[in-house]
Amino acid sequence: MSPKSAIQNQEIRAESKRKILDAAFKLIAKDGYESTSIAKIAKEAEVSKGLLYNYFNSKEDMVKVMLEEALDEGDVLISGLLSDDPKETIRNVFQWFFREIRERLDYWRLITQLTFNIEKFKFVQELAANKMGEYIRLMQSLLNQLGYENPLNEARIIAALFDGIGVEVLVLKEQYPLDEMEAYLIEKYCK
Amino acid sequence: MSPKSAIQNQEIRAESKRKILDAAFKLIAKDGYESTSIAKIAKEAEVSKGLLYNYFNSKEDMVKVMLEEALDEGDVLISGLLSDDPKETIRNVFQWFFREIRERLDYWRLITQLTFNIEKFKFVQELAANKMGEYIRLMQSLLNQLGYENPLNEARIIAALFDGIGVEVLVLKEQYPLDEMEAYLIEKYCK
Amino acid sequence: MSPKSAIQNQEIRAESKRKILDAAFKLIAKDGYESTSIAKIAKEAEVSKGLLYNYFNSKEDMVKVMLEEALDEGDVLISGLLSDDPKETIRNVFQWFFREIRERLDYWRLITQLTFNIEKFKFVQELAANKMGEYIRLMQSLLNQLGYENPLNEARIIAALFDGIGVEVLVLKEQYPLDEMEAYLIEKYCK
Amino acid sequence: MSPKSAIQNQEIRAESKRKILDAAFKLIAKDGYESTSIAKIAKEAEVSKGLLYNYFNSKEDMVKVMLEEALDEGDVLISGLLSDDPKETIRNVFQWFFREIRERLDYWRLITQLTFNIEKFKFVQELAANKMGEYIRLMQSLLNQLGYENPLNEARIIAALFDGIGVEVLVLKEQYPLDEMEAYLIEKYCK
DNA sequence: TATGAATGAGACTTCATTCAT
DNA sequence: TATGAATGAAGTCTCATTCAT
Repeated sequence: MSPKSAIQNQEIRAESKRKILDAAFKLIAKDGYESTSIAKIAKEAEVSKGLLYNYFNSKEDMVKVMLEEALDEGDVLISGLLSDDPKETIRNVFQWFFREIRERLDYWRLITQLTFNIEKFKFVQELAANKMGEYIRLMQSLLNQLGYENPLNEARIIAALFDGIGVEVLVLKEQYPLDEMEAYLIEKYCK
Repeated sequence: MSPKSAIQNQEIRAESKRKILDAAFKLIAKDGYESTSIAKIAKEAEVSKGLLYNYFNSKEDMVKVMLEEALDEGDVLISGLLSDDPKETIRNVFQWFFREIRERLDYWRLITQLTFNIEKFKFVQELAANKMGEYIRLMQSLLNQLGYENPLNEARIIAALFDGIGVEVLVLKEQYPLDEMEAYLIEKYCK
Repeated sequence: MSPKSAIQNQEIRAESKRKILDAAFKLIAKDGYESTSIAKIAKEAEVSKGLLYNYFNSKEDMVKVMLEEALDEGDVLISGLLSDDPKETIRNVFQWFFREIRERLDYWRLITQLTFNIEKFKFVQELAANKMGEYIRLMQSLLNQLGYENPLNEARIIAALFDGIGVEVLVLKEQYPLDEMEAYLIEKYCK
Repeated sequence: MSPKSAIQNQEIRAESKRKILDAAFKLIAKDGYESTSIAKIAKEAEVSKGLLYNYFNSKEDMVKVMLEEALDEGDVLISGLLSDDPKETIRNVFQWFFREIRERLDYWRLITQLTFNIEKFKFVQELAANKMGEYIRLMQSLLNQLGYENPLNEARIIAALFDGIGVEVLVLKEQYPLDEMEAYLIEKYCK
């Protein structure tokens, strides 16, 4: 009779887009960009291959959108971690980090993979580098307040620790003693 | 022409194989596994595509051999780093690590890429995990001798630091303050 | 809302059909049959893709209808060019031809393209051949009245001239000396 | 045992290339560029689709090579048509043209199609326009020697005649009275 | 041992067509 | 009557692999 309403269409589109982006995220986080074909994504999303091109101009475009969404979502506001007590703030940062690793390892893996491998997605590197700089400056200031002798290098160590623990969890998975390390690091830096 | 002797043939085989594996390493470390075609490897190695299949059953097989070799070669004997003085040994380990990062970043990148992305090469993860365990046990023993309260966790921290610095150097490249961090860590752990 | 009357519906249908056919003509004359997608035509016509299939069974069918219309419209009645004076009639024919070339080059290009390239639209060739035969017979009769020795072949020459000038204008566009040729030919045949 | 000799390979390559280009010529001349898929060309040439890309970078590239070859081959040297007697030269030109039309109508159709339709191959238009200019200048000079009042426009008429007869032969095929027109035109211009 | 022409599966992408609303 | 989300066949192109020599 009458065509679908604009709202109906909007909802349909939003849902399809979501299914596609979720499928892309899942598969690319697991297998990497090159190993994940459009066909696999469509199958995982339970739509036709053609439909992907209704929503994205290309595979690359689709992944960029997916990445941007993931980055936005993963972007915790530093302000939310701040406290009057520097030790408290450091504890918050550690706790935030370990929560991330536990709950969003897929996201972590995705970023790591795309950052390392694909020339096309090098913009992620830049964003990641900026974010890291921000955290390093925060930690430096906190460690300074706590009287560390070389707060900059100590902050760099903590940043490297985060990256390194991330990598090791990806390799060792459940075998990595996340709880123990969390407790140990908080004790070490916030005692 | 006279038939080549068995020894000559063996030498020829060894050299061709070497050229192929070197080319594969170079290109895959730079561009990644999926982006490196057999044709490119053959060209870089200055042999024909067909010859690759004379030495390896498949691209996957070739890369596995290349990886195994690379892992063997990268396998520094722990014994070579040992000293009577635990502080000296720790310094040796740190120096070895930073030398690795400086001189063989390609190797590092290669391992990281293949390990994270390609289901086919996940066996590297296991090898890497074993190796890491070995180093952690060594560090644990050394830190124990130096009177650290929790030498296991402290050793884990150093292992994560190594991984993390590796990742950050891959992202930041020359911008990463390698020299400064090396000096700082040696001072911190071996003073 | 009240149901539309039959007449209203008819008007609506006619208008939609017109918009679609006009858009198809415009785009296909400019870009060719294969390069003009249904989506583009729908967009140009400001209707939905689905609506096209309400009026036509297929892209091919739509183009056939469009072509038939275009041919009908381009079908100048010979009777309108006739005069008592054969020279006057020839002048009318020449002037009609050059007017066509100037004002409806798009139409010309469309026919040429579809006729030459697309197996599906070869039926136009037959129509064109019939039309050409008609004109040749007319010219033959006129040239006969003017005392030409071989009026049939001379008429054939004029027909070929028309086709040839059409081709050259398509290739050379504004560079072709249309005005000069028109004057020259009229002078030559109607002096 | 030993690999194929360089000469063998060269011959094999030349033959495959030839088969591909011939198939492309044949099909594109018949059906047009867009309607002729790589798959059809490969089938006609009796090779695999992949092989085409061993010899050409893209479909467009392949067609350009094919066109350039065809244009080279079709490029009759004007010098070969010249004679001391202008009438004799004109006769040679006419005879050359009708021989072309009789023997290489496919070539003619191909050029016409690509010239009209495909933005990608517009370079053919330019070449064709240049060639035509050359012939027009030649005819102009000859007609001038024969005392024609307006030799330039008369030469333009002959050029258009050639194009027009070409088009009509494409449409009417065997029905077109080629022999009669050839005799008539030679009689008309060279009597 | 060594070559490279040839293959064919599968990648990304386009687009005519269908159908629920 | 009208919409546009969805489909799937077909298009161009890439590349690991085979095989005659």
